[in-house]
Amino acid sequence: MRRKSVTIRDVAQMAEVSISTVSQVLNGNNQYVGEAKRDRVLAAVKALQYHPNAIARSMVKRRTATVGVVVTTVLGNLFMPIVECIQEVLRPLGYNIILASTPDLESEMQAIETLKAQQVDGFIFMSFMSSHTQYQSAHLLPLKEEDIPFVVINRPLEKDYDFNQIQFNEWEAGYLAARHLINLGHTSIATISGPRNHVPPWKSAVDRHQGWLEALKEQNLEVVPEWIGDGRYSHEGGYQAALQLLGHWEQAQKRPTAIFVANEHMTIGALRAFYYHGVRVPHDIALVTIGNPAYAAHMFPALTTFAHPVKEAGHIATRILLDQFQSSDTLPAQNIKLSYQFHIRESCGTVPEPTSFSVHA
Amino acid sequence: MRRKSVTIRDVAQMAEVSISTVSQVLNGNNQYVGEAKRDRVLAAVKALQYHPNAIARSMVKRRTATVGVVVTTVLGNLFMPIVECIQEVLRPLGYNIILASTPDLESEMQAIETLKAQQVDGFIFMSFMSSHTQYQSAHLLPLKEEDIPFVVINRPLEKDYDFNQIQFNEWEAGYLAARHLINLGHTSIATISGPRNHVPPWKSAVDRHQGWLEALKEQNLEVVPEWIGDGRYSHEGGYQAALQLLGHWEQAQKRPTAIFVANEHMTIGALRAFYYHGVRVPHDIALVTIGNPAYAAHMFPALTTFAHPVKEAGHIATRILLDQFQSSDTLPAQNIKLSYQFHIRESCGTVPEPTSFSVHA
DNA sequence: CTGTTAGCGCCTTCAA
DNA sequence: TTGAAGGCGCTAACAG
Repeated sequence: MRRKSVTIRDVAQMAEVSISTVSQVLNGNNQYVGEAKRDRVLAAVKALQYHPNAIARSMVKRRTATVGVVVTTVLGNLFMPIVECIQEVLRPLGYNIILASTPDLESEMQAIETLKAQQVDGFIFMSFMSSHTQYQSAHLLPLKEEDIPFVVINRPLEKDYDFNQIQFNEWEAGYLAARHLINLGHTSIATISGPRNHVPPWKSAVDRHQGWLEALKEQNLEVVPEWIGDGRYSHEGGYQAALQLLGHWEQAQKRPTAIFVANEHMTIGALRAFYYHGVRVPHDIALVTIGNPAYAAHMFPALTTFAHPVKEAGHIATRILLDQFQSSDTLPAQNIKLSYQFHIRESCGTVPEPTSFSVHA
Repeated sequence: MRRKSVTIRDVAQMAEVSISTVSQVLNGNNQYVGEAKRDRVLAAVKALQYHPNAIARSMVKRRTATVGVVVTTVLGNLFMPIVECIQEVLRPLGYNIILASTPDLESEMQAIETLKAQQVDGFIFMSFMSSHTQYQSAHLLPLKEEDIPFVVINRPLEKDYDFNQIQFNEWEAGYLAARHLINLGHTSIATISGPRNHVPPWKSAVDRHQGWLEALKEQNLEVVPEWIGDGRYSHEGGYQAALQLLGHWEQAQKRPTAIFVANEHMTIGALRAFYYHGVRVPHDIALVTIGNPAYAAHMFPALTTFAHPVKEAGHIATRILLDQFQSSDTLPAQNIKLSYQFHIRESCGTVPEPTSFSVHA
């Protein structure tokens, strides 16, 4: 007896009214229904434990109250927090999220087809930012043509595309990170960047690095090639890059007193390298990074970092989508760039660390 | 012209066949369709860019090829990796996932209703393991009665309930963690547990701790009350617990040479406390923990840890669901307990750390 | 082999 | 104010 399925007909029968009356009551069109009948309907609904079939309703209303969320991966601490924020907005409104994680372009296209077939009311895309991706957004064009609302978060697109997009101000984060270090009095500042040298290079890595560079140049600070590493945004890459830096450090007369590490993974790697070489952060080298994982405030030292504005990103994206749902005609595409949020903690030397390095053991 | 919607009728018309023929072709029932007509249909499908409306299909087939995944939170590094594994299995089969993150029982019940209305074919539940939750699983009973397949991961349930459930062997992990330390020669072993003292206590915290305790007792090792902290599974809790341990350490004549920390967050906190008190891991104290975040292998020291068998959990859960979908009659509920996977790294002292503590700066 | 027909469960005119 | 009827897009008998 799988899915006994109480239908609107059962309710109508029990309440001894017509099915359209039941429908009226359930959809709040009470105006045209008499008290008595409405009560009978409601009673029948309770008694039968009736729950309208959303699929059938979608069928006739031509909207499903679901949005497709397509992400490159569910791992990492960026996308899912945003999804959480999206849910926060959507759930109270009765919307559901169909999640698709699509590592490559092909599966993304595939997912779009599936979700379109599922008649999702709109899409939110979130992906990593290889600058190459800008050439890979053509498959979103059909959505635009079919007038299916969608928002793209964190993907570099040609302005011409005229999609709704939300980006993070990578350049600014790099610039401000360096500025903070400079304001603290540092004049020799190293960096471990993301995959700038990857083919294709990652746009966020390039932008963050340009920001850092700009800040240094602005102050006429020396840019030492050996102090620039490429950590490929990974733990291991950050570790290796820091090791190289330490190598140069050992044999050179000059050494940096501060470093900008372009994401949290590389920071872990760099801290590991520093730790095992007796280089203390921030005492020997001050550190600022980007990305705000849960452990950032609890590391040793606690990480001074620029955090993705996840709440804003999620809320704004959802808002844009909902506005489109409401409005009958096509709204102009929005192009939003959000600033990172700065959290000053211990790693840059601004906030004192909890205790001294004395050994009690 | 939102949703122009090419329908099966349009295809039929263009191909000059009946709609049922189109349907046949699209559903692979080629047996009854002539070559010529089939080709005409296929051509029309291409030309019109026809994509069947999955909603309409669901309506008549009474299955949606979607499963509802209900999680306590999308944050943390346990649930989403499992969701990834679930997707891996489901996507190739054309199934979609509707994700609902429901922090409390009320919203979970709400989500179940919504997803039932959406006619999901089945559910996968994943939640944190307050032992209290066992009294809160009554709301799953209706699913059972309605014969909607579902699997519960990581939630303690009364055996009587007879649900499909997948659990992690918490006790074993605690036990084996302690055993590993003991086998390494340690005889004085501390622990920072999860919220055992919380009301209600967390089952996983209790179980892990019991495992640890059992291993010590088995070997007649002393269980020192001051060496047992409650870190509430949080970064800060782990930090505080470690601080207390260090306090006792300073004034006592005895001190532990090893510690079992019951999850990764508390480990970060504990490492922070140790770091700022000059206590080196594993040199001064060996550490084993549970949970395998991406950074575990890149910490300083790299974490020796018991990892959740996420792949198994995801695959098995999905398998169970799919089997139910296939079978017409109700399958017996499965009760599966999975072992953690042990990763030996540096924090327990087994694997040598990369370099000495020499200071070059 | 192919076309006609009757729904799936619900909403929504349109009469009554 | 209420009920009857006609789809939404598709599938699945059932006739031809």
